[in-house]
Amino acid sequence: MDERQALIAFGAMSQETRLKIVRLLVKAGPDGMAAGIIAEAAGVTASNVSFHLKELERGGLVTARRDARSIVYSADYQALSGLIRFLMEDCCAGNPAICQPALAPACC
Amino acid sequence: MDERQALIAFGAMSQETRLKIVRLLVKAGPDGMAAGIIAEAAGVTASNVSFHLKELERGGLVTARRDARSIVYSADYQALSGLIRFLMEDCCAGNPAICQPALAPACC
DNA sequence: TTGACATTTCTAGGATTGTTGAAATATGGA
DNA sequence: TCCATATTTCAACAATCCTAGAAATGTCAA
Repeated sequence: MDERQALIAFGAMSQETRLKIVRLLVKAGPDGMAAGIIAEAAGVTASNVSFHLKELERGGLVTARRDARSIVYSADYQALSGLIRFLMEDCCAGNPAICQPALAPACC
Repeated sequence: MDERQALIAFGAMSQETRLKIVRLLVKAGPDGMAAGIIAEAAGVTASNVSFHLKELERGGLVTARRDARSIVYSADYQALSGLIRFLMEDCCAGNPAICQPALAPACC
């Protein structure tokens, strides 16, 4: 993940609807969810969910595939962990001791 | 870190100048850097750096203290690792196996 | 091929964010 | 106290982002 992607990804995660979508898709797992289902679950209009999904796609956080009439979105776990890694590198840079203890208990 | 803070923090990290500032402050360590020095290092005007520092402060990512005529900013490592933890929880939720291997090599 | 469904794209608006220079505030030294 | 320094706040404007509805696109089934 380069800086440009990270900026987009952070921007993608900084919006309430988009964060909600990411969470839904993470929970949904590799099967993903159709756009319409996501819209309903997030409580937004179809065109609005489409707008945000495109933004998430631009940030590389979700991927799309067509399944019959639906378009099914899934979270890209690699991108998410890439973003975490990016953050860890910035956080720990030159100060490993400070960051590491805080992370240990969170390890899934 | 609650969701509201996380949204602000992600927004804070999604802007080029602010990301640059966070990196500078992480590298600077607990001693921090005076606002003027940050402005110079980031290549922006004084009022602009002030604007962005306030945004970072709102997201809880930096703290400020006055030192004589200067105001010295430092990265808040706890907030940064809180943000990482927030991301990990969302990323791993229900799918620990997917996230963990990607993180192992990054552990500082 | 027609019609219904699922989604996206377009357009226009309002809302938020970013930038700049000028003025205001706070500090320390002469 | 008065001045220089360091920073913030203010005001105005430009740029970007968010939202909703309408129209367009793609898919399937009858």
